[in-house]
Amino acid sequence: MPKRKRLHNNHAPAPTLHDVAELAEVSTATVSRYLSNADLVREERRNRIRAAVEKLGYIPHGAAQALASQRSRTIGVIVPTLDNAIFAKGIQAFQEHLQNAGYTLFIASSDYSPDEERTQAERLILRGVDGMMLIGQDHHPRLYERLLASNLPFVNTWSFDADSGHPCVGFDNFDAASRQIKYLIDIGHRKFGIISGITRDNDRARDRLSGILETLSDHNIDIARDMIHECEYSVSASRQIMKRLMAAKDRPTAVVCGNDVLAYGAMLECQATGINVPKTVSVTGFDDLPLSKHIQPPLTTMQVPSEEMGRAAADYLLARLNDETVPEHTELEVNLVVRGSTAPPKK
Amino acid sequence: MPKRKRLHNNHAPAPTLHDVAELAEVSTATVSRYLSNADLVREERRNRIRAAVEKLGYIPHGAAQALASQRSRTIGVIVPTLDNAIFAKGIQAFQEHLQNAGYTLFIASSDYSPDEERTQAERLILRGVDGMMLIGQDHHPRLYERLLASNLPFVNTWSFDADSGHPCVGFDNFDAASRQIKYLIDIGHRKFGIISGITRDNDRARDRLSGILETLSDHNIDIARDMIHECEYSVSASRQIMKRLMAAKDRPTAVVCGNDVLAYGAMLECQATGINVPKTVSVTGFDDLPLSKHIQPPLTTMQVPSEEMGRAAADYLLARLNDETVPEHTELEVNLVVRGSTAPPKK
DNA sequence: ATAAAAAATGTAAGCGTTTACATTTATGCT
DNA sequence: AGCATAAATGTAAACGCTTACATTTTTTAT
Repeated sequence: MPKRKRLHNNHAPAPTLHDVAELAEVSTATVSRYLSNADLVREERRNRIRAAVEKLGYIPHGAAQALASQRSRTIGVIVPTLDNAIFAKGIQAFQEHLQNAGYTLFIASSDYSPDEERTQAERLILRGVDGMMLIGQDHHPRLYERLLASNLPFVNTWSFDADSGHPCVGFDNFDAASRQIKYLIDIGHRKFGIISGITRDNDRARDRLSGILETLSDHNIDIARDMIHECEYSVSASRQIMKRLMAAKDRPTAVVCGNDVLAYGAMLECQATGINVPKTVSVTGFDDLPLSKHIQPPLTTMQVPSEEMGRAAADYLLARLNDETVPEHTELEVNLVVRGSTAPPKK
Repeated sequence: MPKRKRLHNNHAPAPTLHDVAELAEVSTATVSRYLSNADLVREERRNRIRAAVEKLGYIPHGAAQALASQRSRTIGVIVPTLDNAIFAKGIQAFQEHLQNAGYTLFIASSDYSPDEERTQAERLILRGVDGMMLIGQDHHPRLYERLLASNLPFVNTWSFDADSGHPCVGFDNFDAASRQIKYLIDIGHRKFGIISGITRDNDRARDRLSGILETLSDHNIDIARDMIHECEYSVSASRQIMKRLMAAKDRPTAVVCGNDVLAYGAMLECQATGINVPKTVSVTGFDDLPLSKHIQPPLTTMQVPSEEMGRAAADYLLARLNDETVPEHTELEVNLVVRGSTAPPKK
């Protein structure tokens, strides 16, 4: 009676490399080599091994491979939240790209908290990820320390900063926001409202906001404190703020939003209260979600190449893992897409 | 000179259990026990071990744990796509819940193809996942076989079918769609258009469509073949179909859409071409995305508890992994939310 | 045909844990 | 105090692979 049989369940133990080797009458080393690079073994044995693998339905044991080879063929990503179309799309692209290269993706979420992000990162490291993708540049200093100490390839995304000292794939949020507000100034606006994302622990939101404010100040345009609001990522929250903005005695003629969802809120609030966009107030977004060109009026926004970003981030990590040299910083283009939600202010 | 030092990089090798044991002057077994259940070791040693772990910055090696213990504390999920707000939200909840229980999530996407899904599932099994979440019930037969053969806990979601023989957490798509169309019939509609999701390999879309058609037929309401369209998940595609629908000689008075995004397309097409919703045509969706109550007019739709579903799926798997008994089928409620996009047809 | 070089294969030592089982130490009872 | 029992610890064998190194086989060149 074979002693390895498990008595408490009727499922045959999964076949191992050893089983395959035995059936094919070769050593485990040969099977292993066949599996990692078939050219390494002579045709005759190749066939025997293939047949044995087939017959037994052999699947390698990932943990054993990882332990023996000291690499897991696994990548981790920590997103603030998946519940955001733009991240979801980027992650989707990232994932597909890695998948094609034989890597599997671990995903964790931080709910926008650097502490939580760090905790999650530790977990991913424990899982033995070979590389890691992070959103933004604001991370816990201890996280950076660990990443560097363990020499783990990682890449920041959704922002670009060649001077940060960390690899990144993204775009310049400051500059993008600056271009956007400049456009509004150029078509004549002087009174602005701002619905920004929450800037705390979020360099993207912060850069966008300061891009706006500095550009305004460069043009000697004042903006009242109560025209600047930070807002959680939701249509409802944005609507409320928009309501306040438009109720002020000195209404803005243009409202700049930190992303498209906030802009939807602003526009829908106007629509609900009969304020004409863009005649009474212009609205801009950021991201260019698929819906933005269809909504009425179509939204003027910054087009963010989230899929390309996911792909580029994957490329960076894969290159690092293959010891290829690869630029540490990749800047992606964002484009201002002018649509119907903006117009010169009426006189 | 210590022989283990790696010369080609200046990063100290990660400390192992053995290192901790040595420093704390106990055996590796004791450290291991301390790590898995601190109560197993006497206080005095507990402190020594804690200090050693701290000092070395020890992190267990996940692959080694997985290999030795034959469980990875890892769960896999295969989504058709992440680029869909409703899945993203459910996965987010699923992930958070697992995270709290010490599990990490592997994610893969199938792009709505059962073959690809199966391939991805094999990869996840190779990675040694302890359990798996799947969307829908339409899966490759070989996938089911493998799941059953390897006795791997898994759960289907987003649909409910107590007779399928497979564990599931979801709702009855047929019934939900049926209720929805019934409501439209009740308020007087007789001429319908349908913009369904792609039904191939998608039991959710298929069940919704047949729920509609059967209910129509139960009420002796005819629907022309060219009033029924399948449509990819996008606003653009849906707009095109809506345009065709409304250009027909015998226009529908109500258009039922397979999900909210398709409904947005239908409504926005009307808005763009000056057709009044709901006066000229009523529109319904399915999912109740956050935007749906804000869009003008607010969308009548089925509210789907995607977060609850993610949580329930996690609960199911966790229970199975802890050998607790747990119902194999969980039905969740969906609610028809009547808003402004539907009204009785005008005479 | 033969030697040298190259290719293919095998042997066996890890990889870093967990966990039966054996052994030692502490605790409770009388 | 002395014994039985329980608790804590240690020993060492897996877990299923990869890979350096040794050995064998094949190919190439002469």
